Amino acid sequence: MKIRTRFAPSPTGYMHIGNLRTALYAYLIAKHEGGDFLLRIEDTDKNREVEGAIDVIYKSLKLANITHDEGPDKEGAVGPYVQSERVKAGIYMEYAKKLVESGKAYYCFCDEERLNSLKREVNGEMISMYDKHCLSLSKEEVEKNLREGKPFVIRQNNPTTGKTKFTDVIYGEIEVDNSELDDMVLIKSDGYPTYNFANVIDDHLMGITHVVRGNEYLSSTPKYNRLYEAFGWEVPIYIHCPPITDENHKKLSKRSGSASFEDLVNKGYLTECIVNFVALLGWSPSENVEIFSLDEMIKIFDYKRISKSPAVFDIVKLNWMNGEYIKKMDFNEYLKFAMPEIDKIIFKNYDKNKIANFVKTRIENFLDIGEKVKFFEKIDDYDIELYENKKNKLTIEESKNILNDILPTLENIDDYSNDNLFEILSKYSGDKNIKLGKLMWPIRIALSGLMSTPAGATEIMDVIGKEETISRIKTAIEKLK
RNA sequence: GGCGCCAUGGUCAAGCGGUUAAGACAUCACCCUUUCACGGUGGUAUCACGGGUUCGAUUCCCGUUGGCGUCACCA
Repeated sequence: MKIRTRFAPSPTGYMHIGNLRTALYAYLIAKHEGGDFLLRIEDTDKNREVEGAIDVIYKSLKLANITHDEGPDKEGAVGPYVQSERVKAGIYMEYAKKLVESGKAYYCFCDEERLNSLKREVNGEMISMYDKHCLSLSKEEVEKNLREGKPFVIRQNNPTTGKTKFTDVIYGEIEVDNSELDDMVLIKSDGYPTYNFANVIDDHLMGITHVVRGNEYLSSTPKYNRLYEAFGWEVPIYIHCPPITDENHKKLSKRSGSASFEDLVNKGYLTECIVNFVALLGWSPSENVEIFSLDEMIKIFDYKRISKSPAVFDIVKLNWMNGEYIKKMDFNEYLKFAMPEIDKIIFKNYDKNKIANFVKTRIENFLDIGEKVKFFEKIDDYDIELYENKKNKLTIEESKNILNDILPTLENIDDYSNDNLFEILSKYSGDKNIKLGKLMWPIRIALSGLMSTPAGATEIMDVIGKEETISRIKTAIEKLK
């Protein structure tokens, strides 16, 4: 049988990193077996509707390179793919009524006040379980209420004794007591289905074979199972994914700053890298590799290797991985990302490609470039202590002398290419019997005002040219007086 | 609180009854080197605890502890 998976987000306006991973896994599971991956929009909560939210979903999936075979914008055989449209088609109500007929569901007319009276507080949390009050209503009473236009919901009628069990690929067999099963609302008073109901109906109608979702649904899955059984439908293969948490082992939230895909993109992370990284949060391949493309992932993804325990979202490792992606990048591709950052900082007529090349192996994020290269444009004030360097056994006084001695030589050079400068300075260091490192140190400090730079002294001179070099050396000599 | 799930270094993790308990990030040291970075080499650091089962448990079972989830006309 052909595998069909789905990603079913509700349009909330942003793509949570956990959702991205769920989408990715669902996509990988389908594609690994040459199956279909569909997109379904779960917009059954009118109060939470966010304008433009669906576009965010399209945009995010596109950025992540996760492409669906069917969806609102790619009609297939089992549409529509937006739940609000399916509500209009009367799909959910039709099935809910079937359940009422078979006694697996019932009308409920309880008002808010009555429902509130059922709530109780435990550890600061309000919890409640419906007491089946309306189940005892006679058929006549129900019809009378309906005729009078009394607001109603339709609830699932769950047994109170016995047990319900289901199997999850990741978590194994799970069995719960039926007394734990709340008579959850299937159809809300506004006529919309709840997630709990729409999900089951649509997954079945759309031929979904593998249900991939977060493990927060683990506890409600028995109720879904009873729905499948009530309809006589085949239960799908469940794949519940472990949570992704922040460093405090709490659910990744907006406060953590990196909870959404677009946040991460805006913070300078490569989309391909984010996808790669997120795949590894709760899954590992059988081969000991960590960096792979989407296509490679499709080949090696085995959902049975998804883990059970939560994974901490470690931004430090993401940083590392982003650096790896940058290093591996084709130079021209790299320039597309790097140049805008350099353009923000460097206005002088320097060879920016060279500057970009210097930092390629020294950054983990494009947003770090500016800070690293700004000295090319202008030297910040610095402490002359920098001229003292223990490793090279160099004192401030010696630095001053070196600078003074080297200045005439520098003034006599016309070819300011790195190779030429390096050759001349190497020879100079030999002639004067000064170690190369010791000679280069003060020059580099004079040219940059920094303890560490993304380039060596001669490389810097190459970029800023003779005039600027001489000027900076002279300024440094003044500073050292 | 009921129910459910989870438990290997600081983090991601491999492991699936017998291993010197992989690998990666981070960290430390050294090497390379015109500084830094890159690259290379090596080091520190993990099976939560207590009972079983077994010739033998990180691995299987039970309990304890801890963490997380869930208990909505949200998904």
